Amino acid sequence: MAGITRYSGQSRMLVAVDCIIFGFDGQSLKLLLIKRGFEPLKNKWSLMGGFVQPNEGFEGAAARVLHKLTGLEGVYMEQLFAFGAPDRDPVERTVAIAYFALIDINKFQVQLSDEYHAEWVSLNKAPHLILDHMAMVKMAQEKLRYKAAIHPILFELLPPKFTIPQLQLLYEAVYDITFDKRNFSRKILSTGLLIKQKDKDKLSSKRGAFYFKLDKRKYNAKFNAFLNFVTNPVI
Amino acid sequence: MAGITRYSGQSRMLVAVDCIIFGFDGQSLKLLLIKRGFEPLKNKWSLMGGFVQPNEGFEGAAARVLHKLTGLEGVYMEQLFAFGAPDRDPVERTVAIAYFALIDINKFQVQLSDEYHAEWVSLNKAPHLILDHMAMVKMAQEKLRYKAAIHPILFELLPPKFTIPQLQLLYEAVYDITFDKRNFSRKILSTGLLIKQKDKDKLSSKRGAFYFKLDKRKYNAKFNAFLNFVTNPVI
DNA sequence: ACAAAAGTGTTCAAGATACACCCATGG
DNA sequence: CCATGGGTGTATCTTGAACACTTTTGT
Repeated sequence: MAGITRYSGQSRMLVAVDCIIFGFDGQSLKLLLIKRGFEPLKNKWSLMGGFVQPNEGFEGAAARVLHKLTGLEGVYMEQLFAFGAPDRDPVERTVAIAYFALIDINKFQVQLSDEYHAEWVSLNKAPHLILDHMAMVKMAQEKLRYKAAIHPILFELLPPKFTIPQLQLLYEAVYDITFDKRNFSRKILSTGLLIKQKDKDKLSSKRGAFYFKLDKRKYNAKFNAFLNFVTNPVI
Repeated sequence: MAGITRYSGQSRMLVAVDCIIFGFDGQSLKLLLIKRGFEPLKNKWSLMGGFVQPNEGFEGAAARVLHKLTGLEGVYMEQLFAFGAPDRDPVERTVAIAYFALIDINKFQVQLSDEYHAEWVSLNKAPHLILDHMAMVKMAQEKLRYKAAIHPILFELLPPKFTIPQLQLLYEAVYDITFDKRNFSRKILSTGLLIKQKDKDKLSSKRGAFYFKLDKRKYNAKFNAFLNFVTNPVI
């Protein structure tokens, strides 16, 4: 029984993680891209990625890669999809586990572009990307829309304190439609997820808009509220 | 530039697909399991799986594996998650791309258990499974519930002709609750996805229940209706 | 005083839930 | 003729959509 150290006759492959990193600048959704640092396709636009090391899992690898680029930890991150077409990498068979991340765009800016020539680009105006990275981005965008319609994940793209108009701009950017502000505000507040602050953001209007913070407790509790929502499901 | 044939200094891993195969026997949700055919852990309960071959992608590998076990093609199948913990396989580093499949349990029965000692087991009473296969099953069950609340995927578990009471039993099995049959029927029919047949199923009642078929055209069109449903999303 | 964005309330329509009776048939 | 499961309708409530005016304040 014991003593087997290899499965024989099977071929082994490289395994990489690639990160689709979203940010929101107040106007439109952004994507964090880098210029690839090695051949082939060196200096071409690419997602940030890296090979999975022998001692790490996928989440660990993705977090490491994200940290290396942004300096951030504890970022919202989610496995998107595993890409494995035999010819997706021209060099050798490489499978990619794609993760998408939502970050507060203000949280780093600083160390940007140093080592990797990273840049935020508008999701609409993304340049040509290497390999199947564009397909990853498309899928990530779809999943973001899908998921944000059900779960309160878009808060991950905002700073700790934000206003309702800011939040509305974010939702409008994600779905590329406009919302009625009265209905939007009522709906958002009815979730009970927001705590009104005493101070205002005076940058985007004379009157100023009240800041809100996320109620972390309720956020964690209600994140899957959707599932309790199953009284009479069906379509 | 050209001529690179390997990425140097990286370690390569085995890549496998594992299939979580669901069926419905009219009473409860079932899982199709096999007894593993090779060492180590030979003859232990396991999901059906196989290594990804050099010339195939993940979908191809999963379809091949499923076909080998069931003889079926064109089955509903969806990538669930990539599992990559460094120690998930005691023999050597192996990453697993898990797929879940929904099949009409009647469609094969026949060749069952020949080569693989396959068996349908109730989801509740599943035996201990090797490696992290139980975690895969749990996740698949969650995703099934999640997705079936939004998309009409459960039809994939039924034969081409089915009755409303059968469908209701299926939903009740998936969510482990009971529905009011009047509301259930109205809701289901209001989707416009079902076409009433002239004949009845007389097996489970004296009066008989009308058969329905899925309107494939509308099924494909409305599968993502959820996304059109985004007029005013938010949570 | 006025421009510009924030904030708020009401009406109406649609969808969801709760609930009870009659129907068809095989035995 | 009766037991069993199939099939349908109505009243009520909740939720979402449409829609317009007042408030604040910097200039």
